[in-house]
Amino acid sequence: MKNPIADLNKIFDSRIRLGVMSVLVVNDEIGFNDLKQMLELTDGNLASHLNTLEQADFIKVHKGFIGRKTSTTYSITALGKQAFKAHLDALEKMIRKL
Amino acid sequence: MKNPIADLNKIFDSRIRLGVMSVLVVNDEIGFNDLKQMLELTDGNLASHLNTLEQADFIKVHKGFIGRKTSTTYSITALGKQAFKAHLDALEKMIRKL
DNA sequence: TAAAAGTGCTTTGTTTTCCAAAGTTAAATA
DNA sequence: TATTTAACTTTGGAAAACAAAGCACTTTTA
Repeated sequence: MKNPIADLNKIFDSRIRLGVMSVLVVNDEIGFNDLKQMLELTDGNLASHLNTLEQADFIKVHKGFIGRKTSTTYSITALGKQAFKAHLDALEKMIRKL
Repeated sequence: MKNPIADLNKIFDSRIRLGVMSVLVVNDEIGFNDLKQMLELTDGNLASHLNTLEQADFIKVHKGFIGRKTSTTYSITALGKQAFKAHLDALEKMIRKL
């Protein structure tokens, strides 16, 4: 029998990063505070996970304004989409036996 | 929007424990060494993850013999099945939006 | 206009988790 | 009797996660 976990992406072992990606797959853009509230995280914790995803080129940051307020939003990259899909495929393969 | 990761089970954040469970769902019993080879782990590492799963009452240990050789096998418990299924349901719900 | 509050971080320090390597015990085989 | 195998336990170090505090900047409020 083949190693069932070999194809899982280590970046997505984290529930938080998994959550961020799952949100970004269906939302073109999402703001820092929306994510923070949705995932119930402290700023520091969220920022560090976002940083990990950005380092991997899985998400992109956009700094802009809403009216006159600063606003940072995040979106998924093509690479991110691909990696996330591959991870889900690996997960599914692992449990499709059910 | 609701927190998409709140229903994930922390025990299954670990790819290894996830792998063990996915194997045990389809195999009534599996031996320590089979698991070790399948998941490509050191004994200590595997033993500690198995211990975590046993503490949670998600798996059961059977110590016996094959012929005159000692043999330890593991099986999933009812609680384990239930918890694993709940985790998969949470995962699916999180990504069904796709 | 001074104080308060919000945004989005970075830094700091602690706790938790992970993991390999070595040590252990008991039985089996050479 | 020496070595090997099975299944751990212990040890120790590295990595990851996380909360809390600090910070720079802007905007709103009193």
